[in-house]
Amino acid sequence: MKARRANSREKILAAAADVARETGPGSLSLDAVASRAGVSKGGLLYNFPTKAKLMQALVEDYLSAFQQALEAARTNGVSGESPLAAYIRLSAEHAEESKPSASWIFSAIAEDPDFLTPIKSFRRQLFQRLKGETPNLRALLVCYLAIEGLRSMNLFGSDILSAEERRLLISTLLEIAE
Amino acid sequence: MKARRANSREKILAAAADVARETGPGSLSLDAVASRAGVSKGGLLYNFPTKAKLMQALVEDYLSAFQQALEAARTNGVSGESPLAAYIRLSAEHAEESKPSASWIFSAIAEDPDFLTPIKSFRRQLFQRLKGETPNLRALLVCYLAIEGLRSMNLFGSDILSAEERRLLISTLLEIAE
DNA sequence: CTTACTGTACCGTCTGGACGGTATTATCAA
DNA sequence: TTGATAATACCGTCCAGACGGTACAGTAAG
Repeated sequence: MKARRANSREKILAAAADVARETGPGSLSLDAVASRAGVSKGGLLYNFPTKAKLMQALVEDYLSAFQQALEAARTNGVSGESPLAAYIRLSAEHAEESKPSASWIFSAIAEDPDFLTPIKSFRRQLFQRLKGETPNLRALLVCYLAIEGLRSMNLFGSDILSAEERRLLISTLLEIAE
Repeated sequence: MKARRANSREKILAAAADVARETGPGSLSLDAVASRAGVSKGGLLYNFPTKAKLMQALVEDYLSAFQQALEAARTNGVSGESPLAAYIRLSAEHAEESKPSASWIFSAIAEDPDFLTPIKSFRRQLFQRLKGETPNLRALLVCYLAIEGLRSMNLFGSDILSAEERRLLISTLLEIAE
């Protein structure tokens, strides 16, 4: 009963992300998502009654997944590792993935710019938290912004850094973070 | 003969940027741009025969303006200042502006993701150039990425850094860049 | 009888852009 | 000088197609 529902839901969400990545943020139509997910349009609208709800689910899933991964990285990380270092390491892993996992964001803000607000507030909280946990403000600023830059380049599909350069960057950031 | 009326072109370009920033990337319609620019739709399509041409002009203007500003910053900058430092300083100034000067980018990639390619190749060239001019690769990587992060936050309208924190970040980056 | 869909048919709105005007200015012949 | 012609820079309307969303009848599983 629940398995089938959850399955469709996730298939649709994944399909939406795929369509956005492959055919561009402006081509994320309900028809395209439905056919990609192997679901009828009626079925899509049964799971997500409006396009906005679909986008919202994308945002919420993304945020909660990141949150969970961060919590895991903090506890399972190398002992003695600072929270900032854990954040760097986690974000670096995410940026390493070839698929820009979050390019649907462009579709979301094209649909309605307000979809950025939960993301922004999530980020703000995260930064404030790191600020409280990191003694060296300058190190935090440099590392946090550099990671943000990495995230941005991944999002835009930029590949101006070689894998080696990325590794050097991360190790440097980890040194700065102590 | 040409210049007098041709200020329509600039008015339209400015209007497009304004509309994109204020009403969101998904609401950048030709009608909206035309009325904002104080021009009829016919007049708009006279200056830019398709929406894609309008976007292209936005991209090209942006890139050439940045290029020019960079050249100027390099020659007019403090003597003995490294090219990387000049880049940092210039980008910091741009990021300081309250208006995210480039939020039309979202509209452009919604229209057609290929609009990113000229931007990406511009960035790649810039990075390669800085790489040739900067002895310390680690410093370049950290500074370049941090600046990219700043640009990204400005683009998304994120304001999690206070003005003071931004200043501290920039001065730290300039120190790293030597 | 409910849940979770499928499938089709349909509707209203929005949008890009084609098109046929129009007013102003430039070119040039008589 | 003048008058015709043509190019420029724009206006305003109209239309075809795409898209979000609705409605509804059917169905297979539990």
